[in-house]
Amino acid sequence: MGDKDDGLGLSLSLSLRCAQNQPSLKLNLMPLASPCMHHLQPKNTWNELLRSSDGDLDTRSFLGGLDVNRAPTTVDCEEEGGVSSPNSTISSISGKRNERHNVGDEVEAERPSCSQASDDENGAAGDDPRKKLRLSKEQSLLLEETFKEHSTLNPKQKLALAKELNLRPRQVEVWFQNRRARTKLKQTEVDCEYLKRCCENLTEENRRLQREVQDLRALKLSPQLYMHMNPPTTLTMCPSCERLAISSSPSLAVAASSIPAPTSAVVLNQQRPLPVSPWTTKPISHRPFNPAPESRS
DNA sequence: GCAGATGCTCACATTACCTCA
DNA sequence: CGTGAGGTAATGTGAGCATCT
Repeated sequence: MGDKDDGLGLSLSLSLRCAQNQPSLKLNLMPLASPCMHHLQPKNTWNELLRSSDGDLDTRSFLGGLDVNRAPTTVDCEEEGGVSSPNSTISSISGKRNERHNVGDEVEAERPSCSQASDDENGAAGDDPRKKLRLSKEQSLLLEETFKEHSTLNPKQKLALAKELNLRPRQVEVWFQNRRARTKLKQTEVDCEYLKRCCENLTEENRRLQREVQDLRALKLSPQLYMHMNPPTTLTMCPSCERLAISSSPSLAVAASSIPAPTSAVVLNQQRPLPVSPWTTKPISHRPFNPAPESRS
């Protein structure tokens, strides 16, 4: 299920793996869904988190103070438990695809008599199965608040929220799906912008370094100047953390560090440097990758 | 334990409607 | 008033996972 959302996503992040074993460039941008990181969590995490010990779903933690277990306040044309779903499960009509295909009657059955659209506009909506309903401010607000808490709903939560909002569960489900999509789209745009800046900075840094190389080559041709020049960029490694530090030339640190972070928190994990050791004349041989933790002596 | 069927939910792409400049 | 753009509700499809048989 590589392309599936884990549904948990309290942060959106984008990882750019530079190499195996190396920290990734990671953007944690918003406390929202994280559709890009499917691999991090199993998809049912919310459901599992919200499921109480007896296997029931704890919906009270959800909806921000809204007790979704209480009886619905509004008369719901979708019978309790029956919803409008033909398969008499908690799930909405989204349930069986086959049955969704018979939509003709199903939609008819589901449609508006009970949803918010059932009021005045519904007259028109009744005929056109695709008549669009506009959610009220209150409905949108509650949906947004709920979404902030978690970007996916378990069936019980969905049902409860639908009742609270006087909507069909399918509408709530659709709203959340669309909301996740919007979030992801926005996040992609932010990430894209950030990476663009990254790229520009690195390009600039690359140019600068190439100029530096050229200068050094030129200087090499006139050795008398050697003695008076500033030391070139050198790399030293901290023995304890094995990270490279730049001395003499601050330039190398520029590319990554000069990139302004996107609107929300960005963790830019710098690529772990090559194991160059200034304390030894011999280059460190690259150890084969060993997942087992190594004991340092 | 394994395989197939079924049900559910998801992401994603797309359509269709609504609103507004 | 007509129109195009943007927003978004709704639909269709394919896929992963859980459960059941």
